[in-house]
Amino acid sequence: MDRAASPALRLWVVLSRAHAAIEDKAADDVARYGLTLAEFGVLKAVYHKGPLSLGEIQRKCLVSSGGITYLADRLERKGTVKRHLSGRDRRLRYLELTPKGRHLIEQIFPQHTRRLEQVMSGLTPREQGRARALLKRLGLHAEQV
Amino acid sequence: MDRAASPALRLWVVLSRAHAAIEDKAADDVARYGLTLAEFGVLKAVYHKGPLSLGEIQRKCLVSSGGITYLADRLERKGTVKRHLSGRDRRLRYLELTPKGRHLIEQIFPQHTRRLEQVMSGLTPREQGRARALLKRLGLHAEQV
DNA sequence: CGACAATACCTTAGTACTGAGATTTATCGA
DNA sequence: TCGATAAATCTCAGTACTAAGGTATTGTCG
Repeated sequence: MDRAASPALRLWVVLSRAHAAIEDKAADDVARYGLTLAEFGVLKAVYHKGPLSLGEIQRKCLVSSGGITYLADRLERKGTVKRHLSGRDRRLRYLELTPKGRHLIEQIFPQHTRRLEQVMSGLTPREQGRARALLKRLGLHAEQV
Repeated sequence: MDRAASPALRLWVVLSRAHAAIEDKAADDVARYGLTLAEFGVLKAVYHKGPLSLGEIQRKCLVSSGGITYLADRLERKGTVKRHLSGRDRRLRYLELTPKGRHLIEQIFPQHTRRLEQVMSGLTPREQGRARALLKRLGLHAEQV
């Protein structure tokens, strides 16, 4: 009966299950350091791009405006990140890593990468590239339909 | 700099974004009928498989035991579904569509399928098949690593 | 049979959000 | 310069969960 289902539906089901399984492993991994995946995503963004405004992080991490405030609060309370005001535009608040935050992300990141490589190793690197190309196109189209 | 990132990481980022975009459209679609995607998933399962115990639905829909209780409560309150006890094993509770629930899912399902076909149309049917095969393998491996 | 483990569901407390509206600051046209 | 509009963040109420522990029922094995 699943044979008769629409190809689009079947792809959606399989994509969802793959996403859930990978997210589960990734979340377990960062949880060892007391972080959620969303928190890890914020740290990663600020680590790679330098100080960013809350709005920039919000768009990058796909959370609501209330959500990024809440995330920044939690990370600040953990001492990994610090808000500071922009001189130019006083509506903006930039988020910046503390030394503690920098140390944490530098500790987590390589291990997390290796863990994801394990999780993804059901596909060869070549297949991973093909999957990425297909998903890239699928995602871009889905965002604007 | 993203060029230098691990292929596994890059695939994970792209997969997450595609998933988020598709989920967003799918959620908007069922929201027109006052349903969340999780609620829709439960109705769909019971519609296709007939009455199922809460545990069976829980495993199929990947929610916690508390989560399926909460979902069943909401759907029952909306009048789309009804709990009833098994005669054999009185620990089990089966969930069954009400006529109202059956009517609702029969109304939603075809439209929802068409909507997903639009959303997925960034890939040709052939490419959708390739993506599905890759993601199937990726997901199965990720579940048990 | 009877203890004990296992199973199925429910309850409760807590978490991580979302969405709408409030506040502060910036920008732009008249 | 003023007023209106827009933008960035925050606040707050509500939602949809999870995890841990509780209760009722069943299965198992001496």
